[in-house]
Amino acid sequence: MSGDQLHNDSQIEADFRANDSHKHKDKHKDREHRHKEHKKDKEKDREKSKHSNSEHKDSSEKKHKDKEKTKHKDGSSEKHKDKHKDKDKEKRKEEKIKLSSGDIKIKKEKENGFSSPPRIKDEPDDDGFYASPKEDSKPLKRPREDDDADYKPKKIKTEDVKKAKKRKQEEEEDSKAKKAKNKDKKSPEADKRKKPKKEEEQKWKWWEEERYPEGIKWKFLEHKGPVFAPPYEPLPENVKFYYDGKVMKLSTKAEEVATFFAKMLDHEYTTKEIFRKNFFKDWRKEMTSEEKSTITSLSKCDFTHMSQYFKAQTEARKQMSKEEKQKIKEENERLLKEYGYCVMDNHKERIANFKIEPPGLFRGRGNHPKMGMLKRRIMPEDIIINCSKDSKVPPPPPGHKWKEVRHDNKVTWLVSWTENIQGSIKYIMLNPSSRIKKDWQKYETARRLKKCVDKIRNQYREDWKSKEMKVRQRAVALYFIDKLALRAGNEKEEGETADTVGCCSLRVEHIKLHPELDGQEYVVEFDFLGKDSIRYYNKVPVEKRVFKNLQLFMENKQPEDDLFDRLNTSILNKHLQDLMEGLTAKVFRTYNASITLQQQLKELTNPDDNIPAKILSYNRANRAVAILCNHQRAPPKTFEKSMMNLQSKIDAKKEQLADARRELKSAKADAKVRRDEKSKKAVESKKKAVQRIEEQLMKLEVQATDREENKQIALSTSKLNYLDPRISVAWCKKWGIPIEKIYNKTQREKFAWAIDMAEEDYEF
DNA sequence: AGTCCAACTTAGAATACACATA
DNA sequence: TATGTGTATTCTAAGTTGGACT
Repeated sequence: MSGDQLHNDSQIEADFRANDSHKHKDKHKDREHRHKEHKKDKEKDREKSKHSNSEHKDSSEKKHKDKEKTKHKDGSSEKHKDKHKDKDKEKRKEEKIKLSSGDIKIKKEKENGFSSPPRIKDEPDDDGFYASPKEDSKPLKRPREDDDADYKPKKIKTEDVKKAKKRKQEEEEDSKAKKAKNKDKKSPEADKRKKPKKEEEQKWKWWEEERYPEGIKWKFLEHKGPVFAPPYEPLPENVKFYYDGKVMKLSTKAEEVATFFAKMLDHEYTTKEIFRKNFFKDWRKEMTSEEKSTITSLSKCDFTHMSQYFKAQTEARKQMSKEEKQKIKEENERLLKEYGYCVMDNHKERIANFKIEPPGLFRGRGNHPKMGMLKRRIMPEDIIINCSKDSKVPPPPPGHKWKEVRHDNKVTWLVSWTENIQGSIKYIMLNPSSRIKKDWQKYETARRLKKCVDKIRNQYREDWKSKEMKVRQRAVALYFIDKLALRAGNEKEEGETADTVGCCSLRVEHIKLHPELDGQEYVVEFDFLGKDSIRYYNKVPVEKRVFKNLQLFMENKQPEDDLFDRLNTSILNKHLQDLMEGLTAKVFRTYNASITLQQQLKELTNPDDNIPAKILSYNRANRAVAILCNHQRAPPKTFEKSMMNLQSKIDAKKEQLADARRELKSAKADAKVRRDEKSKKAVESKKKAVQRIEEQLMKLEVQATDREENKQIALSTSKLNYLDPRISVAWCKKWGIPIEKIYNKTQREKFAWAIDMAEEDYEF
């Protein structure tokens, strides 16, 4: 039944061809516009359509969007609302602090040991990949010297095997596969395991440790606080800004904001009406009153001189001498060393983003109503520090104060602040390789879904026939999420963000129904903008019952009405929770991505292929997933050129091959005549040369194919977020592919747990 | 049930960097 | 030795989810 889970190959190709200019934002703009206009009348329309549409009246209107009306009518009401929000926030925060600090106290009394100053272990900064002892015995081709440096002493080996055993137990436990037979000896000694001494000399294997109780994220946390953006440096006197053709000296504040625009002058953004409007509005707020009265039109502003200055600056930076570059590098390293790490529960861990986002102009994706707005500078007074009570609290910069210091070990972030564009909270958190980011659990949940997915599929098929509209909609939506790996699709506040949708928020205008199309029956044509305003375009044959349901859902609705008017993500996820513990809409994406990779790897890997060809197969399997998840990218600007380069290389190689073949031929002829050892040898060596060149040519051609197929598909997102790394590790082990052909250094760090624990026979 | 929002994951673009090549 | 190109890293926007509150 899962045959239709994945588009078949030819279909994938077809979809993409149809999709060649992949971001048809313009086409959508028009539609979006209509959508907005119409929203106002939407209530009315829905009112009308509702009754005819549903078998089953319910008086409570689902989406009361009254809030919209009261909200952004003008600046004043918005302000008012904001104030309110702030107050509420403050109140809640206070309560929270009290609560959590109390919690900590209790905890501490219980777990005394953890509050003592931690023993810090330095993690080696080098290449994170090392061979685990288990791997040593495998045929896996071991790489070059740099990896050898990491080999562990023999002694640890035995120790590790034990650990691995324990870990396996835990893993089973984790996946809720509670098979009593295997469980008889859940080694008691393992539970109270102390920090092993050998930790000094190797990477910390957090995945072999016990997990914390629900909700507790850490017991000790110490860090140096954030690094702020460098202060603004006014432009040199000779760099001019012109207004209406005349030189104008700007105040520092106004000048700073002007430089943000000047730096983006070459970017398409600055040509967009909304961007310009938003920018100008915010810029004016930074101006002195004289400036304000002079500068009344953005089109009379001339930033070109400023822009040239910045270009010259970047050019100069490139031209810097080695020593100067080295100096900068060292300075960066110093910063990283000091602020780039924190101590969390006895371990030094890398922080992902320790630098505060500098001020600038907001660059929303797609058709974002707020693009061009000024992202203000973040000051220490905006910053909330989170660390443990018994740690050294980072001092604020001289003359400044933190907004707040809290000690909440129920969250993972170290620093937070509220951003001024959407009013959302930004965080400083740890690197993906850290313990706290265990995506391992995510894959275990997906594997649990594997066990019950058939049941769930049968269930939603049944639900297509339900008497209740809500249930039917839920079932059809779930079918899409499962079959097409769509995102859940939360409602979004209108006018605050780009108009994008996911499954639950699909509107009637986003699908077209074709009772018959290109010889297929019941085809649904999807065309909408998803996350990051990436277009999703797909024609999918569906089951008759789904088709009929869709027709029903669309009856008497306007294009801008919700397709699933009785459904939202919260309803859907609640239902999923009942079907399986921990199941949410996004688990389907993870599950389908990983299972697809595994399937495709099985199908595409040819045992007789050499390594480059096998890697091409891997990339193709990866690509199938990226297509399923609709991970697209803009074709690289240099794509055509680089393709041509590659092609000329191939041509050259072909010529070389022809030459080599000719030489071989004549050598053979020669040998036939002479029949001596020397000429025989010559033939042999020519043969080898031909072979070598053939191989090189093959490699180049494979590379060309790979690149061409990758033109507008981004593999990295699925690789990083959706594919159970153990599948890839197992595949590498099975076929003797060095892991670094598949994962770069960062990825190996992130997936260290999988590299360590997956065997060649791992099954997702 | 609906709203709001904190916290966390997922995402593509921009930029930095390393390495190959002329 | 500079330059160009491909890859890795950084950046930060934009999703999902769940819990508190109403």
